[in-house]
Amino acid sequence: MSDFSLDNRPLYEVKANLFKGLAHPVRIRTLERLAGGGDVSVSELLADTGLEPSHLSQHLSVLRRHNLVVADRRGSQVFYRLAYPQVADLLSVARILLVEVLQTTQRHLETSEADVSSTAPRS
Amino acid sequence: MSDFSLDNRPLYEVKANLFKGLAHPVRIRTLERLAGGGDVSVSELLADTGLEPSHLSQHLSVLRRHNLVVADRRGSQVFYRLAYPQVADLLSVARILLVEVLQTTQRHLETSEADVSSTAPRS
DNA sequence: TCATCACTTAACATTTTCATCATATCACCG
DNA sequence: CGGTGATATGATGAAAATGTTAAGTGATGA
Repeated sequence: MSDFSLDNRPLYEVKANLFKGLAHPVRIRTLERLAGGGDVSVSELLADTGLEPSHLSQHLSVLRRHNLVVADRRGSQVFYRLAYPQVADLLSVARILLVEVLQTTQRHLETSEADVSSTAPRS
Repeated sequence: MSDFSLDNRPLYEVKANLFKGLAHPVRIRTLERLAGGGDVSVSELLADTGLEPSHLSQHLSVLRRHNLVVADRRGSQVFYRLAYPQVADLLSVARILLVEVLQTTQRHLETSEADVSSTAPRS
């Protein structure tokens, strides 16, 4: 409860905390599913991912604590959605960066391989 | 070395990994300083933050491993800069989201306070 | 060459996450 | 009510990240 005051703290701490909330594959998967739009029930998320209910539930709890998603119960099911559309923006900007990184890394790999095959690199 | 292949892994894992690289106040501070543009020497970063050299250096190492920054040595000093301008984009989109979250949380707090003062919420 | 400044890496104890399993809650149906 | 499906919470051990201190490398300049 002390790590989520969001206020009275330097912005860089709050921001680091936000990224901490995003720093897990299950949570990214979940957010990306929710970024598709509309509400998604826990059942659907479970079916999609094949995770153990309690495992997913704990990650959903993390996402809630970070104010990234909101949930509402309808009957016996619970539906989740993004708390803010900006969450989807963040994910897509991350993807753009990642594509760039991957492409560059790819190029570097190719270059290294070339250097390996011909030990004396020409030009 | 196994956690940074960047390739041959589902995108959501790579993405989660990216966020992990951002998930620390010192690293956010550093990136934000570098996002200002230009190269910044470790000395300057140390002066700005007042951190222990080894502490900062370890975080710089994390940022390098995540391909978020690049360093080059000039004489006895080492200069860092963002590896991609998109890193700055990511930070600024995060800020936008955060402002939204903070504003909303603020509103909720005010509402709660009002509810406290009058125990029976009207409407 | 060796002393020093600038920075990095290594080693290790501490703290924080994570995964797993057991238990609890909540809503509905019989 | 009691049972069952859907989800959440709690507890525990393992794994990973963090902070600290010490030792290492690389360039510079006496």
